[in-house]
Amino acid sequence: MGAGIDDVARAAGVSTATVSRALRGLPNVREETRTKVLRVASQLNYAPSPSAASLASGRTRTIGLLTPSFSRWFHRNVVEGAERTLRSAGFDVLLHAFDVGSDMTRRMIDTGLLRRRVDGVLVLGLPLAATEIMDLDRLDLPLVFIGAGSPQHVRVHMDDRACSTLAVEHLVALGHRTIGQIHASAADTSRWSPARERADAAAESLAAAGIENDPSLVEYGDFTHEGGRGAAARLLDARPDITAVYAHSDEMAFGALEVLRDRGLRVPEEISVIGVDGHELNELVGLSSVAQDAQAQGEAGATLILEMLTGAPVGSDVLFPVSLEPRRSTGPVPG
Amino acid sequence: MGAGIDDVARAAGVSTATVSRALRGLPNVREETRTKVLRVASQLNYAPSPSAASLASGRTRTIGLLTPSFSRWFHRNVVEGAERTLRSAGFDVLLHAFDVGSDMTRRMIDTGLLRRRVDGVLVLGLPLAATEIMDLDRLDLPLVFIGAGSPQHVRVHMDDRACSTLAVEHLVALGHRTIGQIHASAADTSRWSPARERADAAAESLAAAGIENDPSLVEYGDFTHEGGRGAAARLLDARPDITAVYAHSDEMAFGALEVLRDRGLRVPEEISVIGVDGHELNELVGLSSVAQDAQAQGEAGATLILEMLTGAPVGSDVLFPVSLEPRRSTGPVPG
DNA sequence: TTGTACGCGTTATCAG
DNA sequence: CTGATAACGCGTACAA
Repeated sequence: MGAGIDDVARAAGVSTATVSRALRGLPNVREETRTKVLRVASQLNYAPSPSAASLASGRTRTIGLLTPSFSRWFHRNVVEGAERTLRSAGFDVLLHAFDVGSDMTRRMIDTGLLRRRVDGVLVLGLPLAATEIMDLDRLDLPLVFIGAGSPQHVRVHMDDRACSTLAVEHLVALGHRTIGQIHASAADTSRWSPARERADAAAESLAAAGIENDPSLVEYGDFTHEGGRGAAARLLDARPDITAVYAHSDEMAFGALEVLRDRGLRVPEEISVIGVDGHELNELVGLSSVAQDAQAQGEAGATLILEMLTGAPVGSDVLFPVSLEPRRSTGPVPG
Repeated sequence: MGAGIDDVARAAGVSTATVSRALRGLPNVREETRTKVLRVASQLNYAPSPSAASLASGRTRTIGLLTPSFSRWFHRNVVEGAERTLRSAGFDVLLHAFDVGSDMTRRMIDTGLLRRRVDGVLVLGLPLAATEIMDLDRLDLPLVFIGAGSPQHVRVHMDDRACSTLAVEHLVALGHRTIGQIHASAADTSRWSPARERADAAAESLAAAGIENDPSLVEYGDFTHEGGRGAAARLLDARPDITAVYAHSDEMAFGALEVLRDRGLRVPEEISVIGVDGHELNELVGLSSVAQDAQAQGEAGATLILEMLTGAPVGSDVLFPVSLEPRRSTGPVPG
């Protein structure tokens, strides 16, 4: 158990340098030699030590994946897409999850944990503090944001503005003028968060329809089912006159649907609900939504990182389209 | 950028050995010395190279996490629980996902990818081939199975037998005698899979109620929503006389509910449905289920691995309880 | 309690 | 195209 590179070298009658070259597919190795080395290596069941290789080369063939959760629809789908892409490129994925509370508090990202451990970092939908972004930049590693991040970084994200525009215009077209909104986070004060862009675009669409943007119509969940429940309850308490709810994620919309049912409000006869994501269960639940492809965003982010690793120049902003999926949960304004 | 251990040693006026000891909290370091080293290290923003440490010590402080998916309810919840536990113990988590097709085909696990890269392996609900298990054993690393695995290994799993018993007895008590079942996988022939135990226990419960276990009443999904749809459709085509469906996961049950609605069958008036897991959306959808705590299983599995790493003896079989959660989707047999 | 010095298993440089 | 050998940065016996 545990043949080393010199065991292979000895058995193949070549030097360790040649074994290394042959196994990594480098040029300047006679095809005949390479074949022999390959054969011997597999006979000996040789597997290079990643630690030794990293120490010597400075590369780890590992990408760090920072995510606030696995449970939320967006994150788990992005992780799935990114992992698949990275693994098929021969890269390992190091997981760093952060327990983000509903108030968005969490411990800071410790970039020390990433130093010399990964070749690049993929950040998923984390509202980062400015200091954290600086720390990440200081790692001087390829860095890609998915679903978050400032315009100064390479990022992959859905068209947050179009998302809100589609949702609001859909509701407005159905006659709604008193529309409650469930945003992602109150504590997220970063300038470029998706939450912010969605909120701004929604406000603009409402304004374009001549509807005043009343702050009492906005409540905050944390992208979760549970958060959506709470937000919907507060919203209905404060503004029982709303005829529609626009939630920034389907999971929050599910929570809202539960609250509405508990309160005996019929959907969509008395109140309409629309979410965001394109969750698998929307069809069953009948939830209208603005859909995005999260797995594809994970794949795109991973591909970007891999390209940056080769030194290739990459575009800095990959925008994914969204599409309106009307279902049973949205209908004409009552009365 | 990138202070080394000897930079710290020099600045602190001690040897590298002392720095190493002080930083890792080993005994036999004067408290005064340790404090000084700690201060200097943080001033220099020193972070040890994991590769070098692994190479020298043989340990990686990394646990490999093998999972067939992130999207499925069980897997994503276990991952969330395990990651949290491992990270707070200072361990990294290396992700290995496997694209399992609906026919359960996938590429073999390449244990070469794990060699010298992890200190232990956590396997989540993967129906493994015998050769794969042998390969994993041969790694000679702490190995824990969650939601799968033979009795010869350390494993954490829900009480699969009780699960089926609860579900079937619930339906039988409601008068159902023609019960369709949606199992996880036809291709899973391993002797000890949860799928197998659930199937066996269901058959026994049916037999105890004097109901014949008709093979035409069993169809196969792959634990997914989509798989559940297909299975339910085939089931209804083959046996339009069923009055209830027992699906081995809530997500498959969701698929079944969709098919029933599409065919105009009312739940539970004409047909009852029960799932397994305790999915967050059961309340909204009204799905009866046998619930388990998947995050706790992830935490338990991680804790076991950590204990094994210290050499402590651990129990070999951690069983998690299940509980029946009846909701609107199950009711008395029609007629 | 602390310091010295060797070894971990590769990669990469340079000479052949 | 191939071989010898010096890093890579730390952990750890062993000595002091």
